[in-house]
Amino acid sequence: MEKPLVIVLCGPTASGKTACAVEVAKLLHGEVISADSMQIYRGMDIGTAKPDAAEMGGVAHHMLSIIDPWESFSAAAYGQAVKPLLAQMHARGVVPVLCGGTGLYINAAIQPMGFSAQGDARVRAELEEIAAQPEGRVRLHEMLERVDPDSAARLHVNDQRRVIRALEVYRLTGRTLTEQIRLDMQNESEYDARMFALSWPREALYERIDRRVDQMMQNGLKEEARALLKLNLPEGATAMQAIGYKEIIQALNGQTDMQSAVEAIKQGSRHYAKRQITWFKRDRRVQWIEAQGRSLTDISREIACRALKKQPDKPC
RNA sequence: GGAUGGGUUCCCGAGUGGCCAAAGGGAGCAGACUGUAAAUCUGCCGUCGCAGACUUCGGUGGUUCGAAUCCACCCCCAUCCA
Repeated sequence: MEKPLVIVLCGPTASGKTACAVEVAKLLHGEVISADSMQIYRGMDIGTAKPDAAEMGGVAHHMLSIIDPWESFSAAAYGQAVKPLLAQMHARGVVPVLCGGTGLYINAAIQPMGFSAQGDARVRAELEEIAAQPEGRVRLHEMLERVDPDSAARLHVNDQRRVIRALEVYRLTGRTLTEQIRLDMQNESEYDARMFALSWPREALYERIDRRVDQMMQNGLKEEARALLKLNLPEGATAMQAIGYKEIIQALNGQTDMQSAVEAIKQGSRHYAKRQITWFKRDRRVQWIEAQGRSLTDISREIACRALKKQPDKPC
């Protein structure tokens, strides 16, 4: 039986995914599903470059503004939310266009990922306490080595977050993270995912980022950040990690000036883009589409065309 | 014109005779990533293929076995006095 088609538009920030997704959706009778860990939050529109009604161009969008900034979310929760959505769209004969830059969320949606146990605050706190002690990280890593040597070998001692998570998984489920990953990899994806990313010369991308940040400031990012600040979110809230907001909030708190904050946003976004490129480069499924000097319609046509090809390697 | 403080590898910045290709940070590049992922973490970062060799610390000359570090002169910058 033929697997249902899912078009995935990924790649770094500011590469033009959002607009392109709309065009592709228009061409293929599709609807857009955002795959962005920050656009899911309500009230964070400007800073996350969330498309507004005009930009959506009449195409239905999903997974935008679905939770409040004080709520926590996760890749697993995302996957759970998107899978039924995909099924429902396929039933309606609509092509899903998954669009976003959060690589892990995309995988959570289109491939089988068990994700093991949900994080347990108590276990986590206990392990974090060990980590805080002198030589604590080394001790944690040694602990992991005893229960899950493969994960220990894979993870750097300083990658505290992952070391703790790996220990947590074992403690909560009695199964190692390594085992979990192996199980997941045995399962085949239930979709025919066609993945695309827009590629720019690095310098051009960085310029686009800078320009977009300036635009965000003009559009009122400061006010939006101020509103977020008023919510008084807890220290580690995911929403507070969003580039754009955390820097402005620092300035609002007087820890820095607004101009430095804007510079920091640009800088942070460039770094983020770099990490995204690394992530998607590694994913061999992704077809990179040269974007510089080409029109949106041209690019969108190519993507639509490639997505429908039986053999994706063949040029259109 | 005088006084003082400075000029260090892309940037900031430490270094005051050997342990210095030169701390630290930033930028840049590369990479990792299975329930916090716009997060978290790693590596490289003067040149040459490593050992090692070679060029570098405003300029020129000098002192010394040996200088980014000491001396002389010169150039530039900052502040103050005139």
